[in-house]
Amino acid sequence: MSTDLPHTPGPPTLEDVARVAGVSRATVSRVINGIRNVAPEIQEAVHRAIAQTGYVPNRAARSLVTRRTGSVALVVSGAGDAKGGEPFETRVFADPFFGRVAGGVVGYLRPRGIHPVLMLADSAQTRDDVVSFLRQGSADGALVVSTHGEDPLPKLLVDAGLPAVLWARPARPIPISYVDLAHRAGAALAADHLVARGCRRVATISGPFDVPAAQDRLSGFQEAMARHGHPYVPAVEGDFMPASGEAGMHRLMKEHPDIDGVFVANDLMAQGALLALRDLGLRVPEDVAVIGFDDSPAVACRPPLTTVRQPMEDMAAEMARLLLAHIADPNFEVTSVIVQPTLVVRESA
Amino acid sequence: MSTDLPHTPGPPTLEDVARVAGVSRATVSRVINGIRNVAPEIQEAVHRAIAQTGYVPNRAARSLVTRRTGSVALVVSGAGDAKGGEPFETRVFADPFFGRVAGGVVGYLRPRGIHPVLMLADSAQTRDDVVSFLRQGSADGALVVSTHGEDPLPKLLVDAGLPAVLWARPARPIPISYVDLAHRAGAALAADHLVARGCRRVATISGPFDVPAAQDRLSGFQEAMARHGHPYVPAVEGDFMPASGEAGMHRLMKEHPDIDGVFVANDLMAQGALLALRDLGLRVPEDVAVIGFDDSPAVACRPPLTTVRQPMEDMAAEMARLLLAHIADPNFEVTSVIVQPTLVVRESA
DNA sequence: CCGGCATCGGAGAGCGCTCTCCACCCCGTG
DNA sequence: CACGGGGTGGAGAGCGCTCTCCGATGCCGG
Repeated sequence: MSTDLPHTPGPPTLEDVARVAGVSRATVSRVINGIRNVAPEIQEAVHRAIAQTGYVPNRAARSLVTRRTGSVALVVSGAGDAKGGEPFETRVFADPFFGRVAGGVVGYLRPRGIHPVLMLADSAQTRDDVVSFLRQGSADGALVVSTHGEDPLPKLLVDAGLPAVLWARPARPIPISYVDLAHRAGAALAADHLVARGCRRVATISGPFDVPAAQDRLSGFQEAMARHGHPYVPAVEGDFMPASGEAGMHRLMKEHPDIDGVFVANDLMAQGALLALRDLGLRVPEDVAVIGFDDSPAVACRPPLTTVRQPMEDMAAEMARLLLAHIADPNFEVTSVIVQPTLVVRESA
Repeated sequence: MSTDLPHTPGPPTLEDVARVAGVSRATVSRVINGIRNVAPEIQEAVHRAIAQTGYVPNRAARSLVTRRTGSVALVVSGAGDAKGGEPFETRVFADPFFGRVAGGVVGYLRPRGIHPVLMLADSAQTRDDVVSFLRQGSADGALVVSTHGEDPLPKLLVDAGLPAVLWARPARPIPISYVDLAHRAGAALAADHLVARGCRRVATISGPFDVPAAQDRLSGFQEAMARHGHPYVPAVEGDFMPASGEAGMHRLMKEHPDIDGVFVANDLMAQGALLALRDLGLRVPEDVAVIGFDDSPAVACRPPLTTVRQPMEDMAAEMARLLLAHIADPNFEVTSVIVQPTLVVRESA
């Protein structure tokens, strides 16, 4: 029960541990970082000293010399001035999409001891903040989820030479790694299924036209239907929120009362569409079959939704994997990973 | 168009800026931090030099001396080994509750230039990680959201003398600041409303009994009903997820077919309950009135849900405010803030 | 028995910043 | 005209860590 605690005030430092262990700072550093060989008995002594002093390495000091922080920025980038009302942060986090991406990222990063820093970029100012944040070495790289295609942030990051990986292909090609879904293939899956179950008059509720993924789902669906001999597919535009799905469905049924199948560009809108159909006294799938997109676990529908599954968690983990690769090796080649969707058949179609 | 860029390699440092501006490091530092008076023309020169060199202060170096990082940990703490299936990160982020808290935290912190680091603590190991993370100065404090009452993390934080603020009162009293809702008052609001609209046979679907908030909502409801002359209120336990609300409602109606009003401990379960009622061919609110809890914007119900509003965003912002106060002043007194809920009347009751 | 080569611990120089002194200058005052 | 004091800039000492040298030691072959 000796009292050889550090004589210095404040938290114990390497120096303190070294003194207690009777070795030099360098040696303690070596055993902590497992670099080079250190005699077993000395390692032992050092570990005892660490336990005794309750030492924890200071991250600022370490990253000052290693130029690594062990954290990455997880940034959600979009336009704050969009359709008014809710502030950006509220809209972002209310979207189950973000939650799934965050979950996937955390799932991959956590076992590796690295933590994501949450950032929102919805204006020129905040985009610059993100770039500064990385430049000042607060994070080693960025995972960027853009809510619309023309986001300027990716280019800023590339120009600054900062490691970054995107969710989804950027609207205009820039040399940056990204992970995306084969949206057209997913939409085709839906078209095939609708046709196979005998639908003769199908329509679609698409996402916002300025979102590339929405475009791809729409055109992919139209093309697939064309291949099945349906060159014209009624379409209305939604905004990925339930209310727009409900409104869109109402409009579709009003303009084309004979519709017997609908492909909705995401599950949230599909949920709204189901509500609308119910209001209209139409049975699903008997009268109208409905297929959603994403396979959001949070979306509970009646009847259970048939949907195109987007493995967001896996995709997010893949983003994290790519980012770490870029950080570890600055010359790591720009890579794009395209993930294949699958159709999950439940009851709505 | 001079080329007096820094002669040194790598990103520009204070030294470089000082050289370009023709002043000392100390002066540049003073200008940047706005500390003490600096002659206007020198300030001007420094700003020009900063712009010219593209200087960004190095955060590691700064926090090495200031012992401040400008970031806080946002930790979600719970039990990973709970009802199997989904990993913890998936469950956490799928819950709209988390999103709203995160939104509120970010909304408050962002204008202040500080960013939250996302952490999950679902085991002894990961709890220690959180403590280490703070001890090694990676963040200045922690905002802790526990998913169950007996979470050991708050005590670990207190024992380590780390600044932290909790979401919700801890199960056993410990000297730590927290922000909570007046759950009992909220439940009473629901009881009063149900009674006022003429319900004579009311029941409740509660949250998990090991969550203090769920207990409070349940007992608060029971007590309020007792005051209205209904000493016995049928209750079933749910887990805050839609499926359990659906199952609970079915059980309730089976055991007490005459029920005409239900208080459901959160909106997600209320959504499930509505589904169940619809399956049973019961009209809401004519046959059975339903009141939820939380007022989650993400929950779209048919009919629109009457619910007890919990201003989560404001509460989260308040947590952040308290944490910053604790960080700024280590002697800041432990404080608990209790927020009053309100009843939002829509159509379901 | 000695030289050469691994092996392994220590010394010390920074990493980029803040902040305490200290020196200096320019007032006003006696 | 000397002196004190407020205001301003510079010098320099760290903050706690990593990592490159270097030197000491032990072991091998010649």
